[in-house]
Amino acid sequence: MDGARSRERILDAAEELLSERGYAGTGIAAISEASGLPASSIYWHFESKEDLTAAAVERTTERWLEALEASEPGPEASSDEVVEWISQSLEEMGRQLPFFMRLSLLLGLEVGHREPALMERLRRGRERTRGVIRGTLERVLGLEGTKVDAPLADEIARLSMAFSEGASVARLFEPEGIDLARFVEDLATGMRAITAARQAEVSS
Amino acid sequence: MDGARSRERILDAAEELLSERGYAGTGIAAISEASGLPASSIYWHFESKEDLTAAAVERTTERWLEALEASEPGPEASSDEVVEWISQSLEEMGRQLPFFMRLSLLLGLEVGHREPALMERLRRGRERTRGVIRGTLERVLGLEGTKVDAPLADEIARLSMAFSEGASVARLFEPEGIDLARFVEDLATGMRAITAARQAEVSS
DNA sequence: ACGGACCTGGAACGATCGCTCCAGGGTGAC
DNA sequence: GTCACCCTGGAGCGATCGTTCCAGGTCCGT
Repeated sequence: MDGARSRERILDAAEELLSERGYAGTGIAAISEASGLPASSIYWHFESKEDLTAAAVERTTERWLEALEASEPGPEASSDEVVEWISQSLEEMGRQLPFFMRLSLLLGLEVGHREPALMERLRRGRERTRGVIRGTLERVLGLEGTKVDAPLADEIARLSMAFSEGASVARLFEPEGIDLARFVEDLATGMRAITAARQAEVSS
Repeated sequence: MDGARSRERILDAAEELLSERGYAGTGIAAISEASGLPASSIYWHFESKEDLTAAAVERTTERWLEALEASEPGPEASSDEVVEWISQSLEEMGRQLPFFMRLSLLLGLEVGHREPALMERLRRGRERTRGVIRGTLERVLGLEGTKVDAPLADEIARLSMAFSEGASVARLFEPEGIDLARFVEDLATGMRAITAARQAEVSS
């Protein structure tokens, strides 16, 4: 009866199952059971499994970026506040790991090379995430009295993302392996050192 | 006729397909076609798809660790040589990404939580990798005149792995996104800074 | 030459895959 | 009341899934 609500329920189920079992491992029957709606309803709302997957990725990405941007520190934020922000983002990432990160990683690895459109979607999500991080870094590193040009800010943002994502993967295999608070400190220390080294290199 | 050779061909095909399409995405028929052997031969050599997967993971992990240990710098290596070693290991990792890293990530994400035995196998491979890195770090950081205790070396090894793995994931989405040589420099810079900061913290 | 161990070829099993079809219930406009 | 539209229920399509069975080929020791 309520089509919009049904669509959301299907997306909820798809998001959860896809991020847990991957594309090939998630059957329409499983999504049907998890959402409580028959397969025909799924195919009324979505063209195909591929289409449903794309919609789930889209929604998950949008939610993740919303949460990320909402927590973004203001333009007057201190360096410590940014460290705090990164920490919170990572926790948010940790909470959304079954949805955003697992979905990106799993689908990117599994079907990325076979479905360029899906891969492009995932890539854009990553780019936008990097954009948010870069923007904050530029403002904050600028506030500290050092001049950071755009390419360097982009590189540091890339490295920060890689570092964080690697930590999330490590936590997947060993949930107790990485202390998140310590990790964020180390991330800040490392990125500051790399920024300093790169700037010294340019000016010499 | 030559059973041992057939077994290897099946493992080759399984390794390639599993690391590319994941567990659920790889059918016995596909492995049969890629190896040139009928399904019955696969089931003569292996009990089940699960058993074959475990064997493929085992062999890939062993090969990766062999390559890693073979390239390990000697006990007299300088800091620069270690950086060089890490760089080569990453390139090796890059070359073996479709086999070792993709396999670990994909299977860990996809079926890890459903198959604890497989997950344990993957975890052990990661632990041994970390052990090799930690051993080298201990020796090298020791040579630099600083005293590094075991827990710190372990933490730095964890962070190095996370950083490297994150970079590999980033390269999956954007192959041109990360300059490997620059990345290794940044890795060294960052880890040195983190080590120094952690040591200062302890001695204060 | 012969028995036996090792391995392959191909057919076939029930279950599940993504997907389609269509009858019919629910709801709002008129 | 009834018509049109939106959505659901369930049966069922051909294809593929993991797996099994077994006849028969190849190779070795004797």
